[in-house]
Amino acid sequence: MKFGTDIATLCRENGLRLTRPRRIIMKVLSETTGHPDVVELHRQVNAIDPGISIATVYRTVSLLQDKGLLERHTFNDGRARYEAADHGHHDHLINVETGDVIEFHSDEIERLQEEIARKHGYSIVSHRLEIYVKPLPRKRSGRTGQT
Amino acid sequence: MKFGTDIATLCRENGLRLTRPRRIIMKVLSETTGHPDVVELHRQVNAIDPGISIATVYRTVSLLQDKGLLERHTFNDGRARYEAADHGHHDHLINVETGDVIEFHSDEIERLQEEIARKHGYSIVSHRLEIYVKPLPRKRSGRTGQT
DNA sequence: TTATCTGCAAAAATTTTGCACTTGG
DNA sequence: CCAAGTGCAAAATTTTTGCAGATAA
Repeated sequence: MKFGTDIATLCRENGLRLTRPRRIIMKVLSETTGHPDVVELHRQVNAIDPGISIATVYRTVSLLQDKGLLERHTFNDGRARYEAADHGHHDHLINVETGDVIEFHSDEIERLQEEIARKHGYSIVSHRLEIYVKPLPRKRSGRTGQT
Repeated sequence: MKFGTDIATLCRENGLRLTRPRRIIMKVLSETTGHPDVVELHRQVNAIDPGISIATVYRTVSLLQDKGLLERHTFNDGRARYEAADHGHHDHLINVETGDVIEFHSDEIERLQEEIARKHGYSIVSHRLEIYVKPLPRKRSGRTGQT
């Protein structure tokens, strides 16, 4: 479960009605490990209840983002992608060959960021670090020429 | 001038015809200090030649990006923003109150990124670091309460 | 009951594309 | 000349919104 509390409590705490669409959308969000875009989210939600419209999905993710329960990412593909926002801050390694997203965290980088912001006369509101990577070529002891 | 060479040479080297729309679009790109989106770019281009269509601007920025002459950014506002791509790698500090973008560079952070990627079995293709900031409150010696 | 929420469909915003005409080399 | 490039308008994509009906509290 990625949200801090259960869905009913989350809604109550945020003054939101616990509706069927919301329950399903939040359930899908809380169970996914990825960073789905709205179309993907809608597809998964519709697999549970085909009656839920994509407009509701858009409205729900905006709402959850406003309440600070969801993070919105825009990787370089343009579409907005979402992720439940409780499990501590992290950054992303993105495998450009497969599109896989790996989460990581570096206190040392965070510290350097603070330092840079301060030097420029700012304090950090948030940040985002994405490292686009490809697999390292596998090292072998013997000699084989091929790539 | 942000492109490494003059526009005519750039086109020749990349097998592109030096057309009037391209000359103007590249001129605007080379002279701007910001990170304009396509609509903004089109507005500036049209101030010079109102006949240039936004379709041409879209086609030109894609083309320049494919040739590696332009970088495409997507900050958290969704739209694609562009920047001429010669003046060395840098990251962005973004003032959330004004939208201003400040460029910076940290060898130390870059080194840590390499290290992280390597530990995960990857090599870096590219990366992107954006720090969203707000101005530090100004310290004063005397006492004045107001914000 | 009633303010909130939803579905639908239309609209808005952004980006791509087909096609006939223009133009750089 | 003619392949490459352009303008235009239509289409595709993504996101937002007005409104009438549904529903949680």
